[in-house]
Amino acid sequence: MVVTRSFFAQFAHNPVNDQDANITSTPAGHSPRWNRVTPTSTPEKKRKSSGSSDESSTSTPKKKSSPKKKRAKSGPTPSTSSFDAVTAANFTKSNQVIPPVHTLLLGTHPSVQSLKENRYYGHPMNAFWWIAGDCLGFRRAEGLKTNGEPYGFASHLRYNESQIVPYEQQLEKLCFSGFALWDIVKECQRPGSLDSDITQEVPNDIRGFCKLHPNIKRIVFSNGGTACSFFKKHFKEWLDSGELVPSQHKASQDAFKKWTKNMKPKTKRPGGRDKHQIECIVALAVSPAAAKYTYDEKRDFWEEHVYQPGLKDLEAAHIVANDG
DNA sequence: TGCTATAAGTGCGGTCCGTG
DNA sequence: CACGGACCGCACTTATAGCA
Repeated sequence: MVVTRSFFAQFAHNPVNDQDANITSTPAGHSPRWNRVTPTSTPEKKRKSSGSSDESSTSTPKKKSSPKKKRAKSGPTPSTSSFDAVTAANFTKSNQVIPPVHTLLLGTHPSVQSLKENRYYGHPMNAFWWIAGDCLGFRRAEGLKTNGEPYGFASHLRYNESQIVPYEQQLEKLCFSGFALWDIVKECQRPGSLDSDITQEVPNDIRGFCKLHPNIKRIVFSNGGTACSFFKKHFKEWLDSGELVPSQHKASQDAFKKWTKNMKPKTKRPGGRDKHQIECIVALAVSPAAAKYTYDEKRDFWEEHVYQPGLKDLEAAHIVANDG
């Protein structure tokens, strides 16, 4: 099993983590901006896409501009490794009772920005921590762009600046609510942050993790169908075993459509899952790229399908513990 | 300094093509 | 013919660079 301590060891040496709650208001001149420092170039196919989009999307004549300075090109695509799984058990200094893990939240693989900052969902516009905060009672940061203006979603947040907590506390709050964080892809080669550019991927032992945490009731794919496709690719046998069942929500049903279709009748339970099965939820993607969903839509989905059921499980676990 | 064009990020969905 | 994978364009927002 993966030992998660190294993930936390990173905090001690990373000055970025001292300003977790203020990542969007870094002083000018510090230049942490991901666009500028990203060491990789955009894949050719995407650049073409952008160009053709511009040509067709506007009817106003464009001002001819001089050639832009090319951003730094990288050498051969480096191999990157995901973070270790993180659960409440990682917080060894805490005196709190460690709750059983009921929900495993899976991303695909950390983005360039997340790797750089040694944190899950590190991109300031990624909705993950904002939604988690709204559902669990904290606020990630001020929610300001580098020019000091608020992000569009900031006016939809439930908590004000007084509720801002640093990253470690956000992580602790999430984990002590019974949620665990991990990625599907352990190692891969990827030029940039596009999931669709991932090659040579090595999956994490997610099945082993679930065996180690038998109270897990649901696995949530936080980046929509793309993350789910990697899971289907590498865990076919597990899917066929009948231990997993897709959520009743449409997106989950669609993502697992082909697999559901081929399920053996005895493992197929259209009315829901039995108590030993793990529900697979394909969530509305928290990535800033999933712009077709509003922040409110994403939060409502996550609250209804992930956080509320998870907190109920947590409550039930406390009741059982107190009775016993 | 402010405006504008372009690059970048990244998931979704459609199309095409190869394979069984 | 069905299926899966690769490819491509779209969606929307922010950051950056260059010009007036």
